[in-house]
Amino acid sequence: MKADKISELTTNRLSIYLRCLNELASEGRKTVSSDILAKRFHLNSAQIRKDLACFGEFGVRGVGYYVENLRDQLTRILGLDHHHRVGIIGAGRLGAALADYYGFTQTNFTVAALFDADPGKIGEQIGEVKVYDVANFSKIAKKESIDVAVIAVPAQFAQPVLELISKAGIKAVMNFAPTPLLAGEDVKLKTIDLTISLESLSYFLAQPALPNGQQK
Amino acid sequence: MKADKISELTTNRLSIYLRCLNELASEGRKTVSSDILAKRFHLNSAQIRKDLACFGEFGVRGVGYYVENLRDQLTRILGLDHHHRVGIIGAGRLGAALADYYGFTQTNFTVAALFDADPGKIGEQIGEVKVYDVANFSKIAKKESIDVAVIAVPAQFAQPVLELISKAGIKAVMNFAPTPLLAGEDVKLKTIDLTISLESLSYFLAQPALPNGQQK
DNA sequence: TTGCATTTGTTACCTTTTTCACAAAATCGA
DNA sequence: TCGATTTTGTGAAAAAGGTAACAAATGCAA
Repeated sequence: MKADKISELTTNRLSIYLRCLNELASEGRKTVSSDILAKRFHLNSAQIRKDLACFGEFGVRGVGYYVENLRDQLTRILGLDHHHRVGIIGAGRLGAALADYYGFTQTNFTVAALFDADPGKIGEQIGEVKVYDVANFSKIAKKESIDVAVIAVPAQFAQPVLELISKAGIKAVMNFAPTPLLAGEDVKLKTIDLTISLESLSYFLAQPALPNGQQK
Repeated sequence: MKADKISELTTNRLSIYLRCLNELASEGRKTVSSDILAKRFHLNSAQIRKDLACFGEFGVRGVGYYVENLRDQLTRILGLDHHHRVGIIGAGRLGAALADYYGFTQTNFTVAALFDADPGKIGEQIGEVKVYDVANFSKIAKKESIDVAVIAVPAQFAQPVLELISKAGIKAVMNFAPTPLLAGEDVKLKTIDLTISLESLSYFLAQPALPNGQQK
């Protein structure tokens, strides 16, 4: 099929498939069908096949997919065969927590540096990582080969920080500030807005339960 | 219109609209049209009108929406006229960071308690909040009137923790463990999977730039 | 009061995403 | 080799989501 425009929903699912395959591989399973994968991990088998078909023909009819092979393919497709170096801007509690978040540390992501504007924090050591002056961001980012930036500053500073990141030539940014940001065409920006998620839970709680006691 | 099944995409946008309205209100603006709202905050005016129409007719033709009125309506719809009390399970760095995340503290959400299984952490005070033994979750949750739970434990413990939360009668759960969870029909579960977001950035970085230097 | 300008609420259309269904391909046992 | 079985890859259908367009309602100026 080899579609040239891959939806983000598809790539997000690739991460999930990869996780499932790692689990199966550690159990020693050699092959798996899309149907088994779907049943076991509560997915849809047609969707799995279609998502994979965007990138090639990895399966064998009548057999399924070779677990290790597919895992390697997905690892490659997701770029997880390369290491990434992360810079976190904002050395508050959230930034500090992210600095040794196992998702960063355990995988192909290494937190290389923290940045802050507060002179009280600059120079501090948080876990393995040093806090630098955000004014030197571009210089340190180059020196430390940072290719992923994380914004963990208050909302009002997020847009200028994003521009700083952009000027330093970094193309992948994760934003935790609860505000929409405008990024250049060539920069991939992912915003994780905890406020929206919380308010979505609040909305759910505000809905009256249906008569039978079930929610819609 | 008053649709009975409201999509989560719609309620997420209500949060955004509310944020915009708060900004406009603080500037002293009395009315706003969907078109102004859309242009200023990079939204689509038809979508704003359609989202709002799910809940009633809040606008006046030829005038637009009364900023304060609409803000109050959205606040009510999102259940933000009630306080929520949050319990965080997992008093590691992430749990601790969330405990005084301004998104929780500054709004209608109060972090009432932290929970952990590590005897070394139980009894500790993190910011304003005490760390309780997770074995006493149900009891403390009732005593502290907790109605929102946050899962901030390693992936392998997330499902049993969710069941604990569920048994305590809590209906709204935010999950930070990088694993899909199975929740009962009557429980609203929001998973924030940083691993998927990170890997999505990695995928983007792995794509070759297009010949003209732009990304697709 | 009338006509013009504005802006909503809603319908119709279009796009994207998901699910269904099945021909084509591969394995395996006899 | 052949027929039965499995399972992929994919086209077609369905569902969900987003955008455009416009009649109906409102305000305002003359």
